[in-house]
Amino acid sequence: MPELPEVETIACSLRNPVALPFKELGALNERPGIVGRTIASAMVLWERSIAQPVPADFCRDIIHQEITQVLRRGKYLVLRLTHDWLFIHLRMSGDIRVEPLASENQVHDRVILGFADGTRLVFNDPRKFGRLWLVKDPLDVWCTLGPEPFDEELTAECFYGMLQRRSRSIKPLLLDQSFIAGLGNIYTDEALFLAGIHPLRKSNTLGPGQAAGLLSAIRQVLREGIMRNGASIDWVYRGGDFQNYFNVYQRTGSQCPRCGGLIERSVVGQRGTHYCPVCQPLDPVN
DNA sequence: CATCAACCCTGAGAGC
DNA sequence: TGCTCTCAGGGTTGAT
Repeated sequence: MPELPEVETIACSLRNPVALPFKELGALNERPGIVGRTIASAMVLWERSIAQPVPADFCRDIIHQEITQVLRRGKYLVLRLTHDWLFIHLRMSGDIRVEPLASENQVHDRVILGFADGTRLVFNDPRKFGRLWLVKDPLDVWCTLGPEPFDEELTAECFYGMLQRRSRSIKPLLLDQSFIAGLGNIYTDEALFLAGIHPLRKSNTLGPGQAAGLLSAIRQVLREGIMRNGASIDWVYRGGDFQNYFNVYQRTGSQCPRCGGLIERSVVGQRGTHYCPVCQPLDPVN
């Protein structure tokens, strides 16, 4: 399920190759850059994949626009067009293909944008949770999002203040995209493990040092995820191998790499949650 | 404001 | 083998 590192990986692959930051391209070569291509046709195979505007208007308005920039904001893939902005949220199972225009449709293809140069971009989404928005103003979509984890203005002091102002369990808070953008279940569990913080810990009981440690842990797991081109844990997302480096996520019953105890699983905020009860105590003894 | 349940979906995996 | 059942997962919405 694409979180920040997975979306960043896809965004990199959709930019022109010069923007690729990593030497090991692998599957990324199958998704050449799309910056500079002009949309010549649009086909919606599953109407509910289009969040805004209605599909007919979406198809009419997006045609003839050039893709001028590929960005990422939180878990959104952002395509800047000549006049509008195209936001793509992959949710659970979405993926993007770039291929020759004459390619055969595949099962679960939902939206197809044909380019004037004879290629096409395909939005494929088995579970149909993903959405596309075509908007005039990017703020329409991302104004509700919290800060980017790598934003330099997000200092440890700032993050501590954000945690102090809330009194929620830390895990659901980190998953809340209006609090901080880009974290999903995998990277939240991994970050809390690195920081040694229990998922149910109330945010406003964390000290300044713990806040700084948590922010640093968040950045570390995200950076490692990006370096490994994301995690391929669902059968849909391909290319990354961060799933081989999880400390706790989906490792219930395995040994904690730090203390050797057993990783436990519980449900927190309707989400499967993996943690080490020894390294992540709810009530620190200190 | 915080918490919780339901909803949207499919396919993988378990159980029979 | 093949059927049915359960479940995961992000984000939104509505109820408490």
